Amino acid sequence: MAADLSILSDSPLFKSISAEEILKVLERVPYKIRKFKSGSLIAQTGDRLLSFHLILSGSVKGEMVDYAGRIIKIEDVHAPHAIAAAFLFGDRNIFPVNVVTTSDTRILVIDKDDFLRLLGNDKRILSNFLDMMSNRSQFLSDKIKFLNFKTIKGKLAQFILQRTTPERPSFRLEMTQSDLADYFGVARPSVARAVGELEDEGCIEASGKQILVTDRKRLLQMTDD
Amino acid sequence: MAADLSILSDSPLFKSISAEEILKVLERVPYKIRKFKSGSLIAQTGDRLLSFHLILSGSVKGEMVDYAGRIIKIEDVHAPHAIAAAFLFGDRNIFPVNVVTTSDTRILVIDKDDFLRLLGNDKRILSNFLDMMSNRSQFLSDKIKFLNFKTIKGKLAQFILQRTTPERPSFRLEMTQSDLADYFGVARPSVARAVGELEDEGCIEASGKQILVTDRKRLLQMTDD
DNA sequence: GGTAAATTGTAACAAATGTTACAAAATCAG
DNA sequence: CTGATTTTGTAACATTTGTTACAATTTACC
Repeated sequence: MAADLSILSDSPLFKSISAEEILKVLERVPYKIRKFKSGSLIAQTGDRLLSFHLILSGSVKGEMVDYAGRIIKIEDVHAPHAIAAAFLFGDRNIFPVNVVTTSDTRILVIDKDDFLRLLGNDKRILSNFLDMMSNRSQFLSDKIKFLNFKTIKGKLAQFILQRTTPERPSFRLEMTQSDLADYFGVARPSVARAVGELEDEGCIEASGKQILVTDRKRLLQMTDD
Repeated sequence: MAADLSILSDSPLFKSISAEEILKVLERVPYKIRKFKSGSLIAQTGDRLLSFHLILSGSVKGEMVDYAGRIIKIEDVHAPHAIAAAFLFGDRNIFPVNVVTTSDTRILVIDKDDFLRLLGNDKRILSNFLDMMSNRSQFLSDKIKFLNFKTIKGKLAQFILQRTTPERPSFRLEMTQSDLADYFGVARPSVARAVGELEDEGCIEASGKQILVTDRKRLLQMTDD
């Protein structure tokens, strides 16, 4: 049976590899496709992670359960991206979160050893996978840099500076203030307050989700404190 | 010339590979060895990163310069570990920090393409490198979890819990409160205050740098808030 | 276009942390 | 041992952020 694997062309793992080639590669590697209804628990925190998982269709979320039993959403992953790829290798091969499907979902599963063989056999896939891992690390590093800024205004200023240049001083915020608050690890009204203060001080002008930097120098000064 | 490469047996990249085999592998891969005096600037933030770097002897530190021109030490790397391996791949191949030697240092350098070939040719080295990248991500994830604890008491509780078990409830703090404050990214007197409060509440007993956990359950409860 | 839902702005107040300062205690160097 | 230096405990007060609540605004959907 020829399951629908066409989406793999859009996956970072198979970047710049044609659909036919992908199929040819997969013929030489044992894999399974697992199907889940929306809302299924795919894996729990602490489960052994022994296979590479890639979402073919649908989406999942990662959740943590804290000591008080509260559930905290960590992140969403959509097709055609991989799940917990950073935990397949290394010294701690366990799911760091509960994984729950948020829609009907099909997942491509390749055992770790087979996956390693796949990487060894195809330079492009290897290179793509290394890129994925690196990007993940870089993302996490950036996040840490943010969390280390002391004030919310500092975090916000840094965030805005990264998305603009003196030549293109305007950008569109593609997330809600609530998302931004989660990203910064602060409360949502505090973000709104910080935005308001940056406006009052004449550093930016915000209309809806469009943000215009009007005093880049002052913004820069806020990133240390 | 036979440079001293024996230390490579201890490197995570060549884990469980014999010294002779390592030499054999390196014969098939172009590499260079660069030597630096203590205190040399090896790379600056933003420099293109196009080669794999591994410290053969000596040590380096990564430094950031903030807007005010202050220098902040980010981390130390010693032989036989790799430098900025997570930034060799991915979409941003630049040094994230200034790299400065902290002692006389020799560094093994392999161009990215050659390094990729090396990974493709040897399953064990590939697996080791993936482990290194994964461990890095896992380390960063943990650090983020740490920084996300809202209260200083929460961070401190987590810190203490990580260093004790129900069986060995006591440990010696090998750093000053000032170091701890830097690690948490908070002010020094705030750490002192948090320690005092944990004592008052009967969770721990601190005498000098020796810390004894007396109510592990309560400590656990503090790690959420 | 109109209604429901999500997002944003704002305020009052509580809680946590920072800042500064100083004295007590511990550690170090000779 | 002793004086100097570092580290720690503590306090008063300022600042920042969180919490809660609600209204205004925007967005999504029918």
